[in-house]
Amino acid sequence: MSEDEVLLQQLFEDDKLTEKQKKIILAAIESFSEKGYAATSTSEIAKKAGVAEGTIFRHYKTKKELLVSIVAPLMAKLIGPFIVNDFHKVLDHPYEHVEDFLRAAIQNRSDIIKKMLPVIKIMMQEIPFQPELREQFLEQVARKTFDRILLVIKEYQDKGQLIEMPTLSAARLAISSIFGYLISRYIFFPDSEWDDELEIERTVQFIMHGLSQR
Amino acid sequence: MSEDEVLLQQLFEDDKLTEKQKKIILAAIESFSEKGYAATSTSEIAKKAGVAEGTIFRHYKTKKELLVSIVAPLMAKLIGPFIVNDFHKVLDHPYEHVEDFLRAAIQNRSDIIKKMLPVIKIMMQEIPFQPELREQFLEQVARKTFDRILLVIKEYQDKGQLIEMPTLSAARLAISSIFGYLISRYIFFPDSEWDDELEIERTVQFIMHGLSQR
Amino acid sequence: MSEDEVLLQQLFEDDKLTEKQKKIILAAIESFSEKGYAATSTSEIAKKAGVAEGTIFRHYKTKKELLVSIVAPLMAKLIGPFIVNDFHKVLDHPYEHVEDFLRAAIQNRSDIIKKMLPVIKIMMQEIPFQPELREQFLEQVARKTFDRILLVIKEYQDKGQLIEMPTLSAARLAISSIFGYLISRYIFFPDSEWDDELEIERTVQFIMHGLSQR
Amino acid sequence: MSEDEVLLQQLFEDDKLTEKQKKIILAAIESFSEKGYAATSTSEIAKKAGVAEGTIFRHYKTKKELLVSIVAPLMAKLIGPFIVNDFHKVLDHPYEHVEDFLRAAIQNRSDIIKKMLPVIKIMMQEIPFQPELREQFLEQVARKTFDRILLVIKEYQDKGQLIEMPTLSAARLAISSIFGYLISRYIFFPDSEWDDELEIERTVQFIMHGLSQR
DNA sequence: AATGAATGAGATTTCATTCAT
DNA sequence: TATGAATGAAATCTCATTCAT
Repeated sequence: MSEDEVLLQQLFEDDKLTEKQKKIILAAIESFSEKGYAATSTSEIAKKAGVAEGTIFRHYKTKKELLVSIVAPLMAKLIGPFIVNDFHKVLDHPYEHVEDFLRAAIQNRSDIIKKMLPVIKIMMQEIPFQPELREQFLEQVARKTFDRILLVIKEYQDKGQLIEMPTLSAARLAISSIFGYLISRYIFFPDSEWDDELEIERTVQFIMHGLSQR
Repeated sequence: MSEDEVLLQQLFEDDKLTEKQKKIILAAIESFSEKGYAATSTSEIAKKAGVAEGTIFRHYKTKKELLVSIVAPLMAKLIGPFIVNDFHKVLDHPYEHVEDFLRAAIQNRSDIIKKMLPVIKIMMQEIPFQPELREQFLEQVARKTFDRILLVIKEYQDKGQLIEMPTLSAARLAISSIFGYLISRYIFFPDSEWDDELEIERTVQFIMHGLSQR
Repeated sequence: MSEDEVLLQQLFEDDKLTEKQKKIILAAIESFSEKGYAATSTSEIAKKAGVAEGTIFRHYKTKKELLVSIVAPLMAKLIGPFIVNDFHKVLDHPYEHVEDFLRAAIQNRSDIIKKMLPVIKIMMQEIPFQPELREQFLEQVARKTFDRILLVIKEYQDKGQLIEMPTLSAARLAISSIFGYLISRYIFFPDSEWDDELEIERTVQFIMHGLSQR
Repeated sequence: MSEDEVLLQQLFEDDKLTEKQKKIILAAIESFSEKGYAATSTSEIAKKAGVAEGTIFRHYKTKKELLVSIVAPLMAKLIGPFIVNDFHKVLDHPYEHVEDFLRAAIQNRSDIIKKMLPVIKIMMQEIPFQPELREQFLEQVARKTFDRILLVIKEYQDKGQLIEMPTLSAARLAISSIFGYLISRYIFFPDSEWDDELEIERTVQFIMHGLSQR
């Protein structure tokens, strides 16, 4: 199974896609992430996918629907692991220490980001301009994730492992550090040599010291 | 002097702009930041500026030239304070402690971001797609800024105020925290109530503890 | 038997239509009469008929063939009663007086129009644009009907019941009045309260006085 | 001044039209009336007008707006003469007898129809399908005209010149006859030899006898 | 017979840019 | 300098029709 097919499988698990539909989606992802949604023409996508232009519109009523159909399932994937893995483990106490939780969280996100990079780029680019996406993102991803992050931080604050500070501020600082790593790693300098384990450890330690009881 | 005029003055200090040109630029900034460069039509800008379509092309040969003429001066402004104020002060030792430097750096950036927010949005959106802008950004902003940040970190590491760690990693962690604050403050939740001084202090302390000698 | 089935039976007496074909025809009649032939898409008809797009083209080679297959049988129906009932009766003298003939004629037409209203709308709309239909209409409907009307008028003129005037002019005036009633009744104001018998009588009397010997 | 220019002048009296706009309108009228609105493509209009396709959309935001801009002024023209000439004359009593009024009314409409024939065809074709036009027609043309016709009939009924009968029915019968003549004359058989004066007189007499006191 | 994915020609519409005034 | 009509290339989208299943 090719790398592209893995991506498709991950994003569109259950959906039955025709061969042409798959080609359209892959072509769209490539073009959207390279040139941006607005600057990509449907004729270009059709050509890249080796498909007639009309075929695109048989499957997606509008160009925007194509965009949404690509980005929306990503959002589900992004919260998935949080809900399924991380938090349950935290609340069921398999992570005695914050550090363990942090390491797992970063690692988890890291895997997805690596695979979905182009789609994530599209999502980040288009969220400010597509109200439909923004709303989905805020309601499904941001709120759910954030709520749980706050819970987890509270949990560790109660255990005395984290400094007393408004949970919102603590969350902001921790999340910034994590995303700072991921963005540097996969978006700004994907081509540098990275000792991932070490950098993750540094990030974890940074957060730990920054937020721990002094 | 209206807020818009302040923006123009800050961005186009010495340039002599006709009245129409000012209106065009303000209209373009508004539309570009709301809908994106590619999704904004010149006719829309003309209408918003109260100007004939042709007039835009009298001043800017192409639509892209208009974009560049807006974003390029921002870049100059962004490095300006670094070079002129912060670093000189550091190298001339007016900031004895890292914290003082950090506070000043955040404050400085904060002021500019507040004023230039729409233009910054445009810049961030378009850098990935406009090679011209990307190059300018990397060479003029990123490199220069980064070089100096590294210098400063080294300086404080040598003073023993900062933990031993590759300067690049330290820089990444510090910068992430600062940008995390700025982005949360001005982009994600501009409408929340913010106690700026307190949050800046928290961010500074977070970085300090995260990076200080243990 | 539903109203739709009555319509189909009347239009396609002997033809054997499959279930799908019936649905297609009813859907086409509805859409064509509501939005016009050119503005109706085959996909829309297919959806309304609950049928695959391809199925339409299995039964009708082209969209126009579908139109013709609907309108053509109507034309046969329209001349039918004229030939079969009215005129024979006139020529066989069961209608001693013009008035009786007129009453019967209007009543006859009235029934058909009521049932076939949507198809008649389609016919009237498309005759100007479809040479095929126009020719059929002129040769089969208009000429035959008109010839017989002229005969009948001549008959009553000879009896001295109608004023001397070119039969063509007399025909025009009588036909205008009849169609004026039918159009008002069924197309312009179908929703008003109509005392049909009274209005038909008024129309008959109007024609009688207008055309009778003075 | 060519015949076309007369048409334009009559329809668009005060509007300032560019040369290209005039060509577009004339081409549109020709095509719409020949093939119908829906079956006419804008590219066809552009070609016939000797204009770039974009030019059409510079002046009319949509194809439908072009249609409306052609048909709407016709409606004004159609009621114009009624209001300005006929009725005032009736109510100011220059027409002592119904016949004189009828003759004038037919004559008046006749002139306009002759000139505006293609536009009238378009109007009649599209009124059933364009709610915008239908509404305009009903509110501006039908209602105003009808109200005044009713007034006039009442006036002559009161004078004892017309039979007692619901004014609505009387109106229907009279109008049918008039339109029957106009439609026969200009739409069905424009190419036959017509002795207009005689046929108008016949129509008038027909209505008179049909509706007069017996 | 029936389906519905696929097509490609063409329809409507948009838009950056030009140019005569 | 400013205008805005005009352009034509290209963008999005529609649709009648075909064809493999």
